[in-house]
Amino acid sequence: MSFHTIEYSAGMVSPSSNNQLALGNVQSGAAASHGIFTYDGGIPMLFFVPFNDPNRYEYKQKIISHGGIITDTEPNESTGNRIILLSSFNIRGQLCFKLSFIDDSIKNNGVCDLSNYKYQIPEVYDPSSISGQNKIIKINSEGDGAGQNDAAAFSNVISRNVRPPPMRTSRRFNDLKDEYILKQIRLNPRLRNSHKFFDGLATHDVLKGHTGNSIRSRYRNHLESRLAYVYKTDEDGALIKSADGKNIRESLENLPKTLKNRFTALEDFNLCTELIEYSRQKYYEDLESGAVEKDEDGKPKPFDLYQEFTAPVSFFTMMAKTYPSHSYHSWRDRYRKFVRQYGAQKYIDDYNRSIQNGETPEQMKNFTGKKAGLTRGFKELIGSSYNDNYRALPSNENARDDETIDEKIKQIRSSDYEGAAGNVGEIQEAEGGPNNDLEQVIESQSQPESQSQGQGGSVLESQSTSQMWSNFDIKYLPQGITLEDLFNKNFYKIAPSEISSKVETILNDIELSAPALLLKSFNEIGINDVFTAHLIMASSGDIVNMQVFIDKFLDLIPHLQEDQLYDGLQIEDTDGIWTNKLDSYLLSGSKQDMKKLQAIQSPHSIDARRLFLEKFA
DNA sequence: GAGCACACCCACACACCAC
DNA sequence: GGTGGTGTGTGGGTGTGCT
Repeated sequence: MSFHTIEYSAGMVSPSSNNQLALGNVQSGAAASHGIFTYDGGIPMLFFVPFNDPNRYEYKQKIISHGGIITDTEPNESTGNRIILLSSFNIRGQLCFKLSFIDDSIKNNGVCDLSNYKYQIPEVYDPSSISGQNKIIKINSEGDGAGQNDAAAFSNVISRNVRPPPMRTSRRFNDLKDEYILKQIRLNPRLRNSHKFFDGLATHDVLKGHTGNSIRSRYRNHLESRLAYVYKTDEDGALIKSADGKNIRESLENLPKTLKNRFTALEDFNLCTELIEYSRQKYYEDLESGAVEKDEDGKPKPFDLYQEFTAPVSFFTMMAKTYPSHSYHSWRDRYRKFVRQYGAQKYIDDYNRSIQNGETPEQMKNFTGKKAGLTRGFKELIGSSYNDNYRALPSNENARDDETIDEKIKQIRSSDYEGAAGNVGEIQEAEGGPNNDLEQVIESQSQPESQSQGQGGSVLESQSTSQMWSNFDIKYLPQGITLEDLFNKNFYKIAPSEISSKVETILNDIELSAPALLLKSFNEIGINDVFTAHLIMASSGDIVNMQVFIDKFLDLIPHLQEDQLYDGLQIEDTDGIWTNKLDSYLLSGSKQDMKKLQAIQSPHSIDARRLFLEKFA
C-alpha cells in the first residue's frame, strides 16, 4: 500500500481564517467511528516520527489505534508528500510538531489545532519557500490563501505551554542512520575498514552521539551484508562519475582494495622463492668473478639454501613491479620482519609440505609485536598440536602458565653467572645447513664403531668410545642461540608427541653407536649436532639424563620467549643435569659452592661429573 | 539469555627518518 | 643505496556492560 497515492484536497488541510494553520473538515467527535486522526471520508492522516525518537513506539501505537497512519517515509519536501512530522524535540531545518498534539487530540476525542503544536521556526527555514515545494504539509494554493502567508501564520502561533519531553538522544541505530552509514561506505569503499574514516563519520550530525568505533562495529556486524553495491572509484579512492555526472554503481565483486592488504601464503612463498633465486644468481656471478668466500681448503663455499639472505633495493623494486599487490616498502618490510626471522628456504619447505599434505599453507605470522616471542612462533612452526599435547599431559605440569615458567626460569637462572665461567664454547659453524653439517661431521669425525655400550650407561663409557668422542667438540651452547641452531627442518616433520619416544629409541640403540651414528640419528629427528653436543655436555654423556634433559626442554620450549631460549637450556634443578654454572661450582672447590652443588647433585653425579670433565672439558 | 553498542586490544602493513 | 629503528593507523578481532 502506498500512502502517497491518497489524493488530498485543499479542504483536508487548510489554514484557518485567522491565519493559524489548522486542519479543516477533519472529523472529530462524530468522526470517531473512523478514528480521531482522519480526514473527511475517513481518509487517515499521515504521520512520521523519526526512527530515533525515544517515544516513537508509544506514539505509533496511539496514532494507529486512533485511525491515523504512521509512515516509514520521511516528509519529503521535494515530492511534497502530505506527511506530518511529529517529534519529541525540535528538528533543525524541518517543520515539526510536538507529540502532545496526539495526546491532546485523543483527550479531546477530536483533532486539536495543529498550529498550536508547532516547534519554533527553524533558523534555516525560508518563509518564501513555504508556498512552494519546501512545505512539509503541502497547502494547495487554491485554498483559502493560507499558502500566501504561512510564514506569518507560523510566526503568530502562540505556543501552548506544553513541556516537551526532555532532550534525549537515543544511541540506538535506526534505518536512517544505517542508510547513512551505508551511503558513506558506498561513497568511500576503500575506507570501509578504516578506524579514522568511522571516527570522521561520528562527527556527522546524523551520527552524533555514536563513537567511530561504534559506527564501525555497526557496519561490520550488521550492515556489511546490506551494502549490495558501492560507487566506482579510482585507485586513489576518488569517485568516478558517468558522462551525465552521476555516480556509477559497482557490484561487490569489484570492491576496491582497502588501504592495507594482508600478505597471503602464496605471496610469502613468492617472496622467498624470488629471494633465493635472486641470491643464487648473485652467487654464481660472484663465483665467476671470484668474489665468493673460500673455506679453509681454499675452495669457494657452496651456496647455502638455509643462510640468511640479503637483498638490495633493486630486488624489492622488482618485487613491487612483478607483484603490484604490495609496494616496495611493504615487500621490504615483509622481508625484514618475517622472511629473515622465519628463513626463506624453511618457509618454502613448510609451504611445500603443506601442499603435499593437502593442507592450506599458512602465511608467516607472529614475528612482530612485543609478545611475539619464541612461544608463539614455535607453536606456529611445529603446529598447534604441540600445545594440545602439552596441555594434555596428565601431570600437574600442564597447569603451568607463562608466569610460572618465568619463575622457573628465574630459579634456574643465575643472574651473576652469565659469562663468568668464560669457557662457553662457540656454536660449531656448519656450512650448508644441517645436512651438510652432518656430512662434514661424519667425514671428519667418523671412526670405527665402538663395541656395545648397553642400555642405561654412558655413550662415553668405554675407553675406546671416549677416544672417539674426544675428536668431537663437546660443549655447551652459548647465549644468543636460536631455534635454527638447535633444530633442523626434520624436527618439524615429526609430531611433537613423538619426539621424546624417538629420542628414547635412538638412545636405547646406542649400543651400536659411534659418534657419527648418534649425530646422524639425532639429525634425522631434527636435532642439530651442536645441540647433541650440548646434550652430552649437560648430561655427562649419560643416556638417561640425556632423555631427561630432552623431555624437560621440550616441555619448556612452548613457554619460552626468543630471548629465553638460552635460559631454558640451563636446567639446574635436576640431579645428573649440569650447566656451566654448576661446573664452575665443582671446579672452584670452595665449600660454599660445594654446598650449593650438593643441594642439587648426588655424590654419584658429582663424582661422575669430575671424571667427565677430566676427559672432555 | 540474546542482541547490541561500545571500548579496547594486538598483529602488522605501510611509511618515514636517521645513519 | 643499504639498513635499522620506529611511528601510524589499518584489519580483524574480543571483552564488557547495557537494554
